[in-house]
Amino acid sequence: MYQVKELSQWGGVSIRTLHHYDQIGLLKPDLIGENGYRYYGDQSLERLQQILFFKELDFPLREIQAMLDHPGFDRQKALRAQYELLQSKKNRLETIMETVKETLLSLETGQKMKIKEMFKGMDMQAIEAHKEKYAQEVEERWGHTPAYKQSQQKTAHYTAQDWERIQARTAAIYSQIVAGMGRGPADPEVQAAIADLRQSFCDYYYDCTPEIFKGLGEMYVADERFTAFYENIQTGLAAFLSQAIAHYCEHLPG
Amino acid sequence: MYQVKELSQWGGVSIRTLHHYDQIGLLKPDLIGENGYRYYGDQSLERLQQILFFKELDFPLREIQAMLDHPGFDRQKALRAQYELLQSKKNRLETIMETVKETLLSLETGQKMKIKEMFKGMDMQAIEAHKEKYAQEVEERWGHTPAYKQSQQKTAHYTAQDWERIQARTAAIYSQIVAGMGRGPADPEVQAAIADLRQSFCDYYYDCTPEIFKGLGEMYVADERFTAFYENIQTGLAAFLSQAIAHYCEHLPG
DNA sequence: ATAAACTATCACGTAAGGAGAGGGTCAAGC
DNA sequence: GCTTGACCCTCTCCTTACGTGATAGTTTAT
Repeated sequence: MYQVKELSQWGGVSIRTLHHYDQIGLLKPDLIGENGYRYYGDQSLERLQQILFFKELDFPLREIQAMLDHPGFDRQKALRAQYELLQSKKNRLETIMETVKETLLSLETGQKMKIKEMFKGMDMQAIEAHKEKYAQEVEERWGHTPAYKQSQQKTAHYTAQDWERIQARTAAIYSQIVAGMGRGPADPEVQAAIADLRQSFCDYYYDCTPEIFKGLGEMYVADERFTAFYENIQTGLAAFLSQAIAHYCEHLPG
Repeated sequence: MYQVKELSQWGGVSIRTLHHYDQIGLLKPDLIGENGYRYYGDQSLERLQQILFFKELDFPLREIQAMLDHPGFDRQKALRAQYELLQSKKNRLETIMETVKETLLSLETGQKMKIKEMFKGMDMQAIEAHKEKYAQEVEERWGHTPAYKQSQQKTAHYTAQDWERIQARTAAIYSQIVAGMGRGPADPEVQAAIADLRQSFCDYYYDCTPEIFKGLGEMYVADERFTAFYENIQTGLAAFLSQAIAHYCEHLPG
């Protein structure tokens, strides 16, 4: 277990930065002593490394958090993408260096430069596009749906405390569902919890229409990353959830 | 003359950014139409280029402004320094890329990395030191005087509006002095303006004692960079200022 | 036991713009 | 001469990723 100072020195960041990352939930200590001290383990080191790599590439912290917490985040894949992005950043730097050199030359020879040459390499669009590509790859097909956008808009203003409340509420619902797994997906209490779940989606993220909700339920078994996420909570939960949601959607009033 | 959109496209910055640069006095348009439109000339292009180069190296805008406005700023020298700094930034990127690669390798072989290796290249200290070196070089011999330090302390908290006020006041004083150039350095109105000038130095930068003020006046003709700066406002201004300040200092009460 | 070197939590401040409202201006085509 | 689309302006509030104290508890070293 390492303390803040060690981490901050290794990572070349300030202690305040680690406090900040803790506050927004980007990098929580593995353990908090009864004196309030933050203690980090080896996993946190890896996570910090990932954070710093992404930060080097100018990803906003919120996106970094979303990517690292995405069920099915793949560290190897991420590292490979990071390498590529660093490469293009390097290329951009080299272009700028050429521009500087050419400018020097034009000063010495007294030759006027073309305007476009003066700013070659300065626009970030190429890299930004590249970045977006990776970020979208992580989010795959959800990135362009209107529901996703709404979710982004809503969650943009959530504070750290909001997130804690949301996580607490969601966890409570899942534990309700897990508790009812023995009684089958049509069990009234299970169905009530499913209704709660949908309501919480509506409250916190986006209009979770019956159609969307149905699609979500199907995805829980069709998409291995979601499956992994829920199986991790409880074996069999992914399939159970999927069935319970299907049942819920079929028996909606109206 | 170019409009904001052209400039913004060439430089790969937003229009809002140009507005901002105008507001803080970093890049003022060469001409403002009576419709309020901003028009930039070729000199502004060069200045924008310099700004972007420095920004690429993470210099804060305030420092960029200070360097570009420093009497005796040398574009060639700046470009050479920028090239070097870009080089070290590139080296740092390459180190990070190696770290990414090694991390990948350690994942594949299952070998654990040493902590320091995990973060190799992430700290910016080396480059920051390099940057500081150049910034100090620009300020040359003023950098270590107590007056300079006081000035740094005072100006550190100035806002954009403060700077606008200061520039406006200073410009007004200089135009007073220029207007009085025909009447000689001892003219009462000129002397009043000189007193104002010294007062404004005291207010905004540092205790401008009579001795310092005298030295400053001499520098205006002795140091070519200052001379160039004032000659640029009005031919003959440097010498006139110098004489007027000398006269002022000799006739101080007490 | 006392100093030095850690740690913590507020609370406020900052830089460099982004976003958007609300509203003028200019050139082209009809 | 009028509209329309592409410009431009100012103004105000918002955001990100922390920096900067202030104040105070804790651990370790002498």
